[in-house]
Amino acid sequence: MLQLATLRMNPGEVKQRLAIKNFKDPAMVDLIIQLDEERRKLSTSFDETKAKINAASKEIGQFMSKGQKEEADLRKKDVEALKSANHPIQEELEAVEKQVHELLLQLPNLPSPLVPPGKTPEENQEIRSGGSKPELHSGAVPHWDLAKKFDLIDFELGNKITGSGFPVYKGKGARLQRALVQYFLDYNTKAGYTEFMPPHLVNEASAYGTGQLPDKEGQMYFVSEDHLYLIPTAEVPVTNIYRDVMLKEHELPVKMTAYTPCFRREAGSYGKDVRGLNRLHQFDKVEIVQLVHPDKSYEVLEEMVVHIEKILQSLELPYRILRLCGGDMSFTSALTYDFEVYSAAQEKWLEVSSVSNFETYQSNRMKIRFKDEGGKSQFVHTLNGSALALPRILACLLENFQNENGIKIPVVLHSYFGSEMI
RNA sequence: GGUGAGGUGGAUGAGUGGCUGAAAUCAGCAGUUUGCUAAACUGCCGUAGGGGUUAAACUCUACCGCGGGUUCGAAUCCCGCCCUCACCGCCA
Repeated sequence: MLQLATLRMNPGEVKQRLAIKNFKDPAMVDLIIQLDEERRKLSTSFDETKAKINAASKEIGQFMSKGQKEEADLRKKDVEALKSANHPIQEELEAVEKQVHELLLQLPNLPSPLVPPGKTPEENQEIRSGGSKPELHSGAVPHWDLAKKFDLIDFELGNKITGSGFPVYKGKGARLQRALVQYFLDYNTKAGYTEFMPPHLVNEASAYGTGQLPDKEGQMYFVSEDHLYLIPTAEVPVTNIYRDVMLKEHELPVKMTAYTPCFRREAGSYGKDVRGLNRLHQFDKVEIVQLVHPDKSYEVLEEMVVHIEKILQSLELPYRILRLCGGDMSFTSALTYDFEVYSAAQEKWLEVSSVSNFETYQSNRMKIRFKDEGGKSQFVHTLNGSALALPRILACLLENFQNENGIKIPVVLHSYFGSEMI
């Protein structure tokens, strides 16, 4: 959620930046500012009357203790009058406050100045790329065929047990998943991230905190009996660890990593994009999250990009890094880099990570603050990224490293996987 | 799921209708003392929103799990919800 002060100080700039995100209703900014002004007027008026009521109540207490009942009764009449005068003001104040809050929730985060304009994924900027596309042998096939041939993943079985989008990993397929999770967690903890195993279901407050609600309500699985959401990413439980926490400046940065399954309804997607491992309802992901000093967040974002890039290099996969344009970014992000890996048999790029700086958008909602040197409380900046999402990595590993003899496993995974070939 | 107890500031914990935004202790911060460390002493030490100020000072309001209610007045009484702990039941 944007801070009101930001809107108040620079309404013009806010509108300009919202336009880059293709926000359709810039007048909302003026409306919020206007309502806030009204809110403050009402608040002042309400507080003044309330102060009078409080003073009178105190006097009544004094009169009563002295046994001056008539005096007390007179003051009671005053209080009654003040209260009935204040009542409509209170109602109006509450209504305006609620309205401001609700409107504020509807504003997306402001894009950083680095964000390129644009509406579609085609307008994302390629920052750099690495690795090289492999030359596949003549019998090369997509990963879903490889999964069947080597008995690694059973999509039909998942269909039977649960439904489409819930594959069953089996034998070496399951082992490779576990190897990747371990490798990623080790890689992240070596870089100073503390490992967590958070709950896989979260309450409403947590889902609001990171911004999944109200924006992506329909994307999450919901357990209505207990009013809990299945997490769409570890970002939700992990960032909420620090909800309502006042940090000390020296405790920053907070670096956390977690492996969790992720659950997404992916309502409304079908077709070839969802074939095999390309898009699932349940998948595994290792996430990294940082809470940092506002002055450091863009530096840290670059660090996280390099961190993820190096994992991809270590896996010997061809990748490219994209800076997302305004139209392709998420609601809550100020700047996002997507990582895509080349899936050689499908001949297409697959997104395997997304790293974002949310600035104070999430911390404002979650009240994650720190005390600066002057003793003032400030919101931290939150950042997170996938390091990494498993299914598409697995798809690329299978496709890119297939040869006449089987599937080669990257060196860094040998000790985790227990062998060099499938 | 049942029964009982309880949720107060960073922590412990007092507080059953007005003088309590909240005792006391500990931790923390600043200072005095001290050869150093330790100890002792003094002061400060919640959050948010208004007003005010160049900035402060100052001042008002709200907050003692959350939401309602009673009352001139609620941390304190009443109702609902949530959570924690203990015991029982069930169970990986």
